Amino acid sequence: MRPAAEQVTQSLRDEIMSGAIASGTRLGEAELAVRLSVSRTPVREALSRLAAEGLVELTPHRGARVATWSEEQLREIFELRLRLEPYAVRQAVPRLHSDQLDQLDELAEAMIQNRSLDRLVDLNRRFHGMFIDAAGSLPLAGALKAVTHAAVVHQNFADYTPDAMHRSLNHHVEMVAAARAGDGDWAEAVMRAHLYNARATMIGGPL
Amino acid sequence: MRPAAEQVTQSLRDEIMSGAIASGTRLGEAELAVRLSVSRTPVREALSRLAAEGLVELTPHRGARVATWSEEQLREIFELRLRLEPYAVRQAVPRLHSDQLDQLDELAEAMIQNRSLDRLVDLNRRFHGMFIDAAGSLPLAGALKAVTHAAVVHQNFADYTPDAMHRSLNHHVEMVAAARAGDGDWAEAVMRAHLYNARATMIGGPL
DNA sequence: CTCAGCAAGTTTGCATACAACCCGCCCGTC
DNA sequence: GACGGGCGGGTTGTATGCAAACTTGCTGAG
Repeated sequence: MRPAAEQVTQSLRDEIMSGAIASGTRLGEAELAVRLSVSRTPVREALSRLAAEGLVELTPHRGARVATWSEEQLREIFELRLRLEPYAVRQAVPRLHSDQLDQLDELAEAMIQNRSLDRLVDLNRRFHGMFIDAAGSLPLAGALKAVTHAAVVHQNFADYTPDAMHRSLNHHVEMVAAARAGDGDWAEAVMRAHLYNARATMIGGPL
Repeated sequence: MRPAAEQVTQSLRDEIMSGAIASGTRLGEAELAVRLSVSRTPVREALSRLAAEGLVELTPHRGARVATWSEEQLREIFELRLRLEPYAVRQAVPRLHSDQLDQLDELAEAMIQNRSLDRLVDLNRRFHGMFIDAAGSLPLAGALKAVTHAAVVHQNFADYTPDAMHRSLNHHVEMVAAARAGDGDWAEAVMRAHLYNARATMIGGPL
């Protein structure tokens, strides 16, 4: 059996990212310990790690809450993503093997076929994660992970207009095509457009 | 008295950043607990947080070591800094008040006067930190903190040639001048040059 | 009626005890 | 003599108990 702390971390991460636990919800240690059938110690450990990832906010003697982001912070996060994620895609392109490209195509296709919004969030996270991992830079991956978490949690595909959703799904397909062509510039440009499109529906333009 | 875990975190962070504990050193929980006169619990908490900051590496059942960075990772870290820190400086310029500018001048001047290398590391960290904080973006500050930590730990001013050191110190002064002039473009450019200069002495060029 | 002060209850923070796991060494076997 | 298995020491991972801090609701004075 795997370490308890890690399992707790994963469980909470999934629940937060999938939206099962809403932003701002209070996370009592004892309550979580009972619910997950472990003691408070690994729960504390897990909360500490998630706080490091930026998924929960931890204030001394006042416990943990699921992180919340102001509109201003979301804007700043997109600014960061725009500086890092297109670069990551560019680095990833020459490193992607054909089987990975196939996987990416499958993910992009699955997102188009898919109808469940919950599943869409997960597929989307895996799609972006594959590019980030393929970039092959641990520091870059670490910096982006914290930053994209926020976007994932806050991402409400229900807010997407049909047009915006259509664009987003096509961006995924186009990005894989660019990668398959070995054209880093192209892929990078598509990722930029992808992020601007997402930002437009989430916070409505640059201001 | 302040919370024990926080004090332990701060102590270890200082010791690692100042180089008092070398890169790769094993950090036994029991040993640290005795040395800092606390139990293992807050020590574990501290190690967990420092791992999140990227200062220590934590492997399951095998304990903690002070983080080490390969030359490849250092290269990637500089790539990240080059994308984020000049941008941070640009954002900071219009937000810096005159008393903060005075402080920055004092730091830059102190670095010139200073002869102790240990003190230089601390002054340099505070100088860069002020710009990052002034940028006013928590997500940006978080991303940069993890990334600059590595550079600070690995920074060996003893490796600087007199010329490189002279350039570095002058960059600081010039950056404050640019900020005082309210010229974000100028300040950003100086920071770029500052980072390239540092990279050249630390890993020797882009490759 | 409002607000300051306080007291009970709940929650976090720390210490200690126990269990699980990893590493190194020894011994036995091939 | 070399290699594989296992046994012991030591370290990390988890559970539990207790002390300190915060929150909340009440009470009484203004």
